Amino acid sequence: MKIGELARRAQTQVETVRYYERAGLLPETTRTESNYRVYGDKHVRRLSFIRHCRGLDMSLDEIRTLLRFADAPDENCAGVDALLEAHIGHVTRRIKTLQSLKQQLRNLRKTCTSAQKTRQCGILNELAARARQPSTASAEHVRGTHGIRDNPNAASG
Amino acid sequence: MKIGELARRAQTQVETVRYYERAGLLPETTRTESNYRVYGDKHVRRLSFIRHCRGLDMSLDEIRTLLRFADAPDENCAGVDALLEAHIGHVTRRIKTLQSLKQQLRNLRKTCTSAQKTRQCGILNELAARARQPSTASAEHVRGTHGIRDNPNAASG
DNA sequence: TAAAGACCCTGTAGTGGTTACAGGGTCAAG
DNA sequence: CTTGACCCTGTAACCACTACAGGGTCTTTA
Repeated sequence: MKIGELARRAQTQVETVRYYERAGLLPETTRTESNYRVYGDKHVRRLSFIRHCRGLDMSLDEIRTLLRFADAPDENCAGVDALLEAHIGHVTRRIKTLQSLKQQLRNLRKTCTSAQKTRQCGILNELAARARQPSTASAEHVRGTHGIRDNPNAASG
Repeated sequence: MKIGELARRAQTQVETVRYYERAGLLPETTRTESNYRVYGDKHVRRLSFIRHCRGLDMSLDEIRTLLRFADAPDENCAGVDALLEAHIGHVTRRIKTLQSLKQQLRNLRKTCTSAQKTRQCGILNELAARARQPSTASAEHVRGTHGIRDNPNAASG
């Protein structure tokens, strides 16, 4: 099959497939005479595996490691377990941070009574006041909250 | 004061300050004869405000909006409240996704009994098997988990 | 007076994980 | 023989920075 079908079967964008090849997650394939990439079922499985792991918020680096284990079936799998444990740790810490953050935002919102001049807006005043104090949140390396665009393939199938 | 002092006072990197100027969050300042940026206390306040909002995981776009409200003290502040509500929504959704994700990872980890050949590794098998089914997680636009580097200024002060 | 070192400037490229687009080539159907 | 669907490479954009190259300025010390 060609790249388009692979992409469709694994709910991915064609450009993403090529990106994964460049990034060393998918192997460089054989090509047709006209230089088209040729894939088989094992590529569908591998790409689906990658997408599933991405859905679990693993980094490409983590996935690369998992794939190395999967590619060496006679290796010890303790590393797989360790990787997963570490990743669960990432997620747990992230959840904790976001929860405290949400509480801060809620408190902040309470200070806004209703439509009034921004001069008296409790939210802005609070934000400004807290900014003067030693850092409350921050420092904890945190990122995200804001989405990436939906995969245009994901829903429509 | 010059950019270095501003950065120190607001727990920021010098390059970040210049970046915020380019991004329109900090105004272009007056310069000394030798072309050095000159700042005052109001810049410290503004920059600290920005950093505090970033600590609450707001995007620069959201912060820009907040600053516009703060810069127009006679405007109605309902927009501030709406922005905050929306942002709390982002955070809430993100937490939910991460929690379901964590549960999936935990279940996955249970399937790994102990050190054995990866050929029999329950984790890898599970991941591969699930990848064949219609997407479980994914699709929900989610991002993050993996950290950004700590602010080198943040702790040491 | 000169040199060291701390600071400042601009401009550009890198990070991660894609997405998008320009500018071309290939192939099957009408 | 043209249309349109598909493929190719290469490069730039997104976000919020960070880092570095290659220079200029200012202060302190020998």
